[in-house]
Amino acid sequence: MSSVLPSPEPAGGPAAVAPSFSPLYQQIKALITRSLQGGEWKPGEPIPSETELAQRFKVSQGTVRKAIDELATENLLVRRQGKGTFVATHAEEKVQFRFLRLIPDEGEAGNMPRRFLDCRRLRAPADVAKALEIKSGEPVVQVRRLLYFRDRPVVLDDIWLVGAQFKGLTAERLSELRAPLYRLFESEFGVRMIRAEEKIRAVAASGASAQLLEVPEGAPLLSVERLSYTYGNRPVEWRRGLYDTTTHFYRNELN
Amino acid sequence: MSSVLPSPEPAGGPAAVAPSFSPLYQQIKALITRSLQGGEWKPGEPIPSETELAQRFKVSQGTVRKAIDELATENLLVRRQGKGTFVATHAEEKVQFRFLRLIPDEGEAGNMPRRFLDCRRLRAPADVAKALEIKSGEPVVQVRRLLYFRDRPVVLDDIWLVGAQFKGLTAERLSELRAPLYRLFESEFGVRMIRAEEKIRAVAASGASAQLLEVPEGAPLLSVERLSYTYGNRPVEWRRGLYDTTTHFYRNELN
DNA sequence: GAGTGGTCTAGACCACGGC
DNA sequence: CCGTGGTCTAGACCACTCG
Repeated sequence: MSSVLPSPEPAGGPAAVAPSFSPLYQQIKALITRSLQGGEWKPGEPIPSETELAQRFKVSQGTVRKAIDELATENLLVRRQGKGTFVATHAEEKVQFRFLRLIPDEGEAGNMPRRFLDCRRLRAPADVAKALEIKSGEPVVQVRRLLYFRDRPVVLDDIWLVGAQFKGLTAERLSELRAPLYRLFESEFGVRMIRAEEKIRAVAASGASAQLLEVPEGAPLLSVERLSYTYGNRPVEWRRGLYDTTTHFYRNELN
Repeated sequence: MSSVLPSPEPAGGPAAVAPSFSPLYQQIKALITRSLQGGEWKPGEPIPSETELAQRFKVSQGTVRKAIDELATENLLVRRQGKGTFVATHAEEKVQFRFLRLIPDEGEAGNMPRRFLDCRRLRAPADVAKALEIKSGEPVVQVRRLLYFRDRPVVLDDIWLVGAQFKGLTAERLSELRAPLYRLFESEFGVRMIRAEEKIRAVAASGASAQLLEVPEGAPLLSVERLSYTYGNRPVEWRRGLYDTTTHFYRNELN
């Protein structure tokens, strides 16, 4: 009942006013998050049962439950009745394309074949550095690729990754890759994408983009800038996608 | 404990396989939803306290609580500690523009002045009828309007409403309107928008749209088709917005 | 059958808002 | 001060999964 636990601050960064009071389950939530971040339980693995965690943290099972509830709605954990609670992973069919909202007008939203254009290590330009919250000039990895639908290019992605976290990422590594990118990031580099923010605009296809996407110059394209965050609200990927929306649309739900 | 309550189905439409078991709190949730739908409690008003509802439904307070929790996360109810639980309403500054995701590159996302172009009653074209799940030819109301930012047109909206639910909606009524549209819909027609789905594309400005938005013909515009639902998952509004995204962007969060 | 998460209860106490 | 929602507990039972 008393606050035996460290870090009385609730998750989500420093608030405008210190809350001066933090519910127990928020503290538990922070502790579990820390274990996830520290890799005590790996993606796909089960975490200890609710009763076990309750004993470890010296709180009731209901309190642990509420903490896990929130982490589950934030997609950090996945509950499976009768089996246990598991660390969320990109290595699952169902959540494979959690962040790709592009749907074809006709047909299924299945896997899209892809072609990598380049993969280079370089120093971060000012705008990229600012988005990724690193210093201008620090190392980054740039990846460019195309996604196809029925043999037609539909998406041109320009991806920038924080260099420090993606040491061994090379063009060779990508060319032999069959899994989704985020799966690779998770399994090879221990970087799990938690959430993302997107800024969407309509733009006119420039010469290079038009050629790659096989559309006339000046054709309207959807520009989707995405900033992806990992544990601890740290941005690790900034990408800009150009979508040809003549046969696809971007789907969004408002609640 | 025993299922004294009617309608054992959980909310959310017919499932692929009948659940054959419905938690009590889901049944309570359905009952509360029905009261909301039936207008027992009006938008902005408080609903009975948790203990009171617990007595009425002959369940424990915790069970009512869980039902209300879900309705609150679905934005049907709003909890206010120390005061009570209230029916959500569009008549609040904070939730005023819940569905408008357009953000200016610079400056605040404040209110956008607007100008109504027309408001007509007519028979639903096939595509509109299909989206609104009514018969082709049934009455609908069409509203067209412009939204401005710093004296420049930014959004051109083409709105279609199910005629049966918006009987007294006229151009005069709109011209003297100062509140947001959804506020009017709620207070005058008893239609509250609960959730919406959007399909987003990049399109080229056609002659008429280009003129109204004061952009060159062929300029890239964001096309945002929105289908809005009210209680019971019934679609009541279909709109198509054309956004000029040279000084604004569409913001989205992925979780 | 044993172990997991899921539901439900009853009761205690805390934080907040308003009279 | 009281009534509201918010937290926490302890214990019971149910539904699901797997050996």
